[in-house]
Amino acid sequence: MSIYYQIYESLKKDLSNNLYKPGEKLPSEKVLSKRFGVNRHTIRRSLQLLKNEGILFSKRGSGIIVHDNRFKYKIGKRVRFSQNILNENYVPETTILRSEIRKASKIEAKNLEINSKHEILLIETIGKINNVPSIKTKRVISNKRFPDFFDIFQKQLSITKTLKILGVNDFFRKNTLVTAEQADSIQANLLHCKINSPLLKTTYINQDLNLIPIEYSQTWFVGERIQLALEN
Amino acid sequence: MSIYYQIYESLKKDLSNNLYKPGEKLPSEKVLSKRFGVNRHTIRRSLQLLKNEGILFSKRGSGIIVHDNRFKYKIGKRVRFSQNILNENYVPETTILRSEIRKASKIEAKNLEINSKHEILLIETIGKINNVPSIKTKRVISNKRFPDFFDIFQKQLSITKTLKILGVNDFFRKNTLVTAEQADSIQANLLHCKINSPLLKTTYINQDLNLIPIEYSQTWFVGERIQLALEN
DNA sequence: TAAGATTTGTGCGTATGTATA
DNA sequence: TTATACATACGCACAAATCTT
Repeated sequence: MSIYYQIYESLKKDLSNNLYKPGEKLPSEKVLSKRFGVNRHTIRRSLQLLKNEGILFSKRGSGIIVHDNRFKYKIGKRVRFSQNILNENYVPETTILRSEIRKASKIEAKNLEINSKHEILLIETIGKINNVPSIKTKRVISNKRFPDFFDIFQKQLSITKTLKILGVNDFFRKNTLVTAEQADSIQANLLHCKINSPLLKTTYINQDLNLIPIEYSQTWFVGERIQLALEN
Repeated sequence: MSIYYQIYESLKKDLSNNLYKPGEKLPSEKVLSKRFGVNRHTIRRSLQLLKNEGILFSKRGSGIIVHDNRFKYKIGKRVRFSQNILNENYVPETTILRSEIRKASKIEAKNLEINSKHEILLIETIGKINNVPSIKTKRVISNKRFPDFFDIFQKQLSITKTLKILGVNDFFRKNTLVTAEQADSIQANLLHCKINSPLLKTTYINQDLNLIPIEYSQTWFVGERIQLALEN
């Protein structure tokens, strides 16, 4: 077997043994090349394989850093999907799974503080991080208050932008509940994880500046890829 | 932008313009490096990116070949999902999306040659090739004839194996209809393709040696990744 | 069949650019 | 400002597999 591949396997083993921990730097290419007794280019080829696998990433002038694969999803007063992901230099994408207009259930009406005779708009979406589906959201919104919500959302694919167009310039969390669930078969396929693998589920209400509820929603995160960072 | 990246983009453009066709060889690294006026290593880096994307692959001593990414799925008298994929040295996997027992529709009853009062078992599955979901199947089976079908299928995850256990040692296609559809949002997410991207849809009946229908089913294939190879 | 040419794979060395510490 | 660290690019040499004569 080639030298660079042996070194790759050796480094990978060290990484899986947590010899180098997520967020930490590896020794420099110069040090590694001396340690393994090879040219720097040879080490670079080994490292490239680990970068391709997303285990490492490099910063020019700084060093090579062990990737913490779990995405740190910030949950605070203002939770913004796309912004959260762009802030960490990843690429966000939202796709619509389905939508529905129907009468509110008791719980939905209570949480949205609307009459239970009123209709709600339900939207289910998949959120992707770097093209990997990892977040599923089910939103319930008053259809009476925002009759054009879906039409706009379909084009914008962003809650923040849609609400802005509808005149809601800011909104924030009233509360957030975090629970754990197991993925069922449909969720496993949609979220690209295995059946029964753990999901983080958040249930929350977003309200406007007048404290009026806008949406009552639930979001599922793939536990293996995402960690929730709670803020004040 | 770096030279190797510009060359990568140039080659990628040529490939998408079908200047080099699937199965064909590219000019050798030596020729390419002279053509672009760079060192051979520089060309190799450009090519490596295209190899990583699965667009090219190389054979030592032979050359660099344009990959035909589309999987050749054989449709003939006997169609066997797992075997089809194993035969081409890929890894098959089946996951269950959902199942349902209900009364047969008129069309289902007619195609299964059963009384329309009878119940049918509906199973929706996702078929993966090398872990990439690319095939969705919706099967309708007589629940009266095979009351234990789902219990067995759930463990076996194979129609062939399930039927064998149920005493049906062989089965074959009565007919197959091929049509084209566009992926809707749910299909796009399940099959990891874009909305409106083309799907190949087959509608067919599998029957046993006594010509009695076993299943009336529909299968969707992602057109970008799969081509159907019709056999006699 | 065998020898030689071609083509990709691996490895080292050197030099310079660019970003960070 | 200086030193360090990663990024890019060229050149040389040889190995390994394949193709051609």
